[in-house]
Amino acid sequence: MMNMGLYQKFPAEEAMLTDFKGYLINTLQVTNYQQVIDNVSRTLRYIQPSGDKVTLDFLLKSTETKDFLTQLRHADMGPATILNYIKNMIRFVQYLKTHLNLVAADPDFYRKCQAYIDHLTFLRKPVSKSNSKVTCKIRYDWFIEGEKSLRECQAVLRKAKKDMLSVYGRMLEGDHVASEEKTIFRYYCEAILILGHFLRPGAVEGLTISEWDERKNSGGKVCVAVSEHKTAMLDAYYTWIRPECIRSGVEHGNRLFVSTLGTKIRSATNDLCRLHFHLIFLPHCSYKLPNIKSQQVRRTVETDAAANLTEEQKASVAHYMAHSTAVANTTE
DNA sequence: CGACTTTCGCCACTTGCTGT
DNA sequence: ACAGCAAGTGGCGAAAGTCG
Repeated sequence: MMNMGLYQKFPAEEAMLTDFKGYLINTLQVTNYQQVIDNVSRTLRYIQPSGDKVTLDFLLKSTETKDFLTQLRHADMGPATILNYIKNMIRFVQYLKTHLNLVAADPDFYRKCQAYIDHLTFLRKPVSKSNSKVTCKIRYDWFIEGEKSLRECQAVLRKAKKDMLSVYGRMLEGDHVASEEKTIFRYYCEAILILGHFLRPGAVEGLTISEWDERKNSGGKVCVAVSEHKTAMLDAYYTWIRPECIRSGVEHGNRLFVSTLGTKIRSATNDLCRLHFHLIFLPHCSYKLPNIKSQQVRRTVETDAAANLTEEQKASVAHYMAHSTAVANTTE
């Protein structure tokens, strides 16, 4: 499935694509430009299978363009993904239109670009339709199978609590704590923020020590289901575990969560997953809990809030959740 | 008809999975 | 562990309904 010739790309240093990249970065300030470039590069590569340079012939190859999108569908890609490819191509051609020297070389250039964009827009319509259907079905399925309750989502926190308190106690007493236990403890702290505070993984990864201090002292208390002892757990991590992970010469960007190698953590999602997995090995918990993703808790909280809270409380939750994402957007 | 509300379509960005 | 990719999320403006 992987190799239907859909993953070939132009060399990274290809001139036109490099220009486009610069435009995305400098003019449009697009942060995730790499995926845009990759998508465009693959599309063009399919249309023009040979040569190291992109030629403008693709503007006239509407059939090949359509074929490529059909191939993507045959490779079982979702409409959302195909939509992204189309969008990225439109942006690329829109950018080409601004190149005055290309217009000079071909007086018909502008019209060709526009025709190509129109064609893409036309091809996009049915894809967009089926994307709506997919979204609709997903929502419907959630509705049918029912949301997991907040309690179910947070089960992993309760299951691990006893062991984590034991680690906590030993750290408090200055007893020995194995490094593996410390890592699990870090996972647990991340889980508190994701499942208890409803932070996004990106927000957890980006959280800095100064942000943590602020949050601890002012905000944070607004929300349901976060008890004092959990704040204490995070403080314990901050006080006894984090300092041991800091290495001189290794950049940690003042992040609250630091891996054992001293770098900032890369994937809070992954850490949460490992915490779920780890519970298999706890003596009093021999079965595996379903792995709850951050998106699921956030969904649950939002539906719970919609159903059970007063307007004022809803506003408070909405504000809190918004803040949870804000952290992700303002860091890095 | 215009004001007002709801739904749709798209975009920017994020999350999460997978193969190496 | 990480790069590379697919797909989900939330917000926002445009389009489509709906009512006086």
